[in-house]
Amino acid sequence: MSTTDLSEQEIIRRNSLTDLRDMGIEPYPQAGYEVNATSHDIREVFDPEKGNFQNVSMAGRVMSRRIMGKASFAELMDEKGRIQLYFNRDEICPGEDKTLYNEVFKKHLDIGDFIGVKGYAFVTQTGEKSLHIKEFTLLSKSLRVLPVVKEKDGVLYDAFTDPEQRYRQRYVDLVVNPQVKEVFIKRAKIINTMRQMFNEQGYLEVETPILQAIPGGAAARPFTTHHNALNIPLYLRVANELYLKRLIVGGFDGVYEFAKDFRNEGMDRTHNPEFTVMEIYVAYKDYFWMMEFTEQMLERVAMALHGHTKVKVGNNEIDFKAPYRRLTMTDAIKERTGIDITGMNEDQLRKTCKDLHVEVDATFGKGKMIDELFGSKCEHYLIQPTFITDYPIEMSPLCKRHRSNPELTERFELMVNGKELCNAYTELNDPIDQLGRFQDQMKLSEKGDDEAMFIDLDFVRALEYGMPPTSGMGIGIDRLTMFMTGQESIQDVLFFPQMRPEKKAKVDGPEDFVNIGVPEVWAEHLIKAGYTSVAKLKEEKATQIHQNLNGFRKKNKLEIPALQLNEVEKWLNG
RNA sequence: GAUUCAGUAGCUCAGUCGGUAGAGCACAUCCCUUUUAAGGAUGGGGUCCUGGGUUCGAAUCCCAGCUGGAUCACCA
Repeated sequence: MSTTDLSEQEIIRRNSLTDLRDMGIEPYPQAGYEVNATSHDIREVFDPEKGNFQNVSMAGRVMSRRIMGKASFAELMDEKGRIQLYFNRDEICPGEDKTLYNEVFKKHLDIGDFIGVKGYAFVTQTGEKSLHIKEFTLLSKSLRVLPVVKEKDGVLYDAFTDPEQRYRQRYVDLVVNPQVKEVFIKRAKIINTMRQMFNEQGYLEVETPILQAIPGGAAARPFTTHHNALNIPLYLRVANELYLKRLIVGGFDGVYEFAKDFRNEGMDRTHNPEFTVMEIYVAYKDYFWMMEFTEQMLERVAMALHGHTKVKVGNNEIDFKAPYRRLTMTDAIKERTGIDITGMNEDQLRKTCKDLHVEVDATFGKGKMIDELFGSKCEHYLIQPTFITDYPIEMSPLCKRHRSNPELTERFELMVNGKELCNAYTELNDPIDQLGRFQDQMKLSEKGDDEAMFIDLDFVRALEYGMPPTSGMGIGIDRLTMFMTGQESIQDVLFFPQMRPEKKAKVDGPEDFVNIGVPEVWAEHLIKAGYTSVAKLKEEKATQIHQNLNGFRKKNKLEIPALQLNEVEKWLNG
């Protein structure tokens, strides 16, 4: 990077770097720094009566400075928060040489720099617990200017708020917006609470392939990649269900995985192309058992996080206290529309959808129409946690047929705040039925349903060896985190949400064109003719550029010689 | 994908009717013996997202593009 690209403040900081080195101070020292207290300790544990924390060594980032003659205050931020530091010139520099205070501290230390400090805790005249500094060490210099966010009585001043910058430069967001950190600490706590519960039951945490030759387990469009050595296409998994069930076949009675899944579909407030799902499979259980397990799990997560079960999401207060309401899909539709779809055939359903202004097309089978009905008429009304049960067989190819109605499956989804949170089955373990269902999916696919599942014959083979009765459940960790922390956008529960890559529209000057061999008389005209950068010029064919430029010369009656094609070719190859 | 809003200093934002680009914080210089959004004074800092167009003149009006947000559509 040339210095011309830098702002004034960045140049000043780089100059400080040189000055510090000239003084014999290394701005990026190798040695570690002993830390024996955190800002939290001073704020909460330090007690002036007890006289503790009198020999403290701390490290962190300088977040503000107030210099008043020979005395200064600064704020140090470590992982636990901020603590005020007091510097006195004659204590930092006991002898005649006041360079360390006047030059190093006052001139060459900036907001954002990491320093280490040693001193003792005390209370200032205004009553703030602070650290009286006896010596300080520069640990790492910051060359970019952090946004300075100030806060008084809970009101933020000059907050760093632009979503694009916050997501692209999450490191800055985390430094200056402490509440952002909290969301991610809670996210970790959610996962740890679940893991702890599963481990207590003796279930095994496993890892299964992300690169799959057949992307199975969910109806979704996968990302495609290619393996060079095998010379085959591979897909990024859309689900891990089929692998976890293979492990149940193999003899594990309870397996779970916190898995990154990938779906090549739209992005919005609740969808990111890569997202985290927890899937768990337990042998000898059915979906009734799984409902109880799920509600207990969520209640426990809420308690671990908040100490109670009520959570505010947008304008709604959601109570995760078990048990949750159970409602069959048909009853849900009946409740909202007054229409009982029990026993309807495809034509009757199509007419019902039409009457209710639910859009369906010819590729839709029975199951998908029922799903549309539910999706548009019921889903967003289900605010409090509700188990929707007994889905049509057509849309649940991995789920066991309902014990009392062969058109339905033993499946539930947990709806919260109008959104799907969990999905669970009494798993299909009849290999012949499974193969048939896969074949039905093929037919749907041929009919034009581009989400229909592929046939995984190895999975069928595994079932043929025998899988015990099993219930499985999947839960979206990102959405769960959104609910549990009250965030309304998935981007706020992912450290690095997917963004379009940053690109600067590069505009070159005439000298850049001269560098690749363009005559000076032409360089400026090239830019006017629309070739605003060398890269843009090189994207085009020499013949086309040649014609365009000579056309430009003629049109503008330029008093310069016409170009030859071989000249243009030289620029492109140069 | 559609609609819509936005993009101005390191950050947060003003910018009237089209007429020399502004504030606060941050930064620099000087002064200053414990301050709390926090000392005081002075000063520097701009590709007004990019490219075209209209105009004597564009941050401002028009067109196209880029990036992001919101809403909708799609999507488990």
